[in-house]
Amino acid sequence: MKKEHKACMSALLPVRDTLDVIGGKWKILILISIWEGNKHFREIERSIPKLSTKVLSKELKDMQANQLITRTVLNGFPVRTEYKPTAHSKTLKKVILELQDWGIKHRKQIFGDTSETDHSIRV
Amino acid sequence: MKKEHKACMSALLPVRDTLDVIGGKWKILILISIWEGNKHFREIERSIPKLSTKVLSKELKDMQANQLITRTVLNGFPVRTEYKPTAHSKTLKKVILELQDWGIKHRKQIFGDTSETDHSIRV
DNA sequence: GTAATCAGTTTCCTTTTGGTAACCAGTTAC
DNA sequence: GTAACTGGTTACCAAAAGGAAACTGATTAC
Repeated sequence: MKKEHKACMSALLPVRDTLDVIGGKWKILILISIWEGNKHFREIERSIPKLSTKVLSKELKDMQANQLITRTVLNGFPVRTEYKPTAHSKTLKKVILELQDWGIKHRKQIFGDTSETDHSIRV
Repeated sequence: MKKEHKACMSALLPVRDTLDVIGGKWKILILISIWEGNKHFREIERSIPKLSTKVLSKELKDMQANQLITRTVLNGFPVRTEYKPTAHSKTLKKVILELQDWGIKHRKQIFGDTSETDHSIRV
């Protein structure tokens, strides 16, 4: 009797999509920074230590393409850009909380860590 | 008045942990393959097209370290190894479903895709 | 003029990740 | 003997991601 090897992999396309949108080192950090109210390029950059201009620039473009943020150029003196979170971006909060929950449980599983540090996301 | 730039980043460590565990191109596929009942190295390898021996070997080690699977060597003739999912790994199903849900919504948001393809994960 | 701020882009380099293919050890079947 | 299967490891490359620093262009303040 042959094994079946059911694929089910088509169901994983949306999972991959999501990981592409929020995966990587910086995307969630940048999103949270913007959720917190940081609007301008340099402001966001300075709010996240070790984040380089180049990477921020690229990530912001990705996030714009994914409709997580909007970009508005304000015609002013030292030209300002305004990044704002979209309603669509807010739907990610549930996902992020789920990732956070599992991460906490996982830590306990691996390290038997029972410390009750504050892990809440305040965004 | 100075901006606050609340960090909240410590809350993101568990999120990063989770993304490290399930992120990457192959981890979820391998996990699902094992959930489906594939037990042996070559069996898992063959169940996932384009997956190389080297990468599978590395990913299985990671997943073992993260206690998602167990590895048992059966002393037999063409030496067989058995990989089995742990109870801990099953707790990831909820997370994966959440990622999948958001991915589907995201696709609709971006492409206005209203097709009702079967996206259920049967694992 | 100089210096500084904004919002990035460009160039170069290093690190990480992934892929290909050969190889090893052990056993079975021919 | 050879070939084929098991479960991997090793060496070598290619591509992608990430980081540091210089630079552009516009404007304001001095």
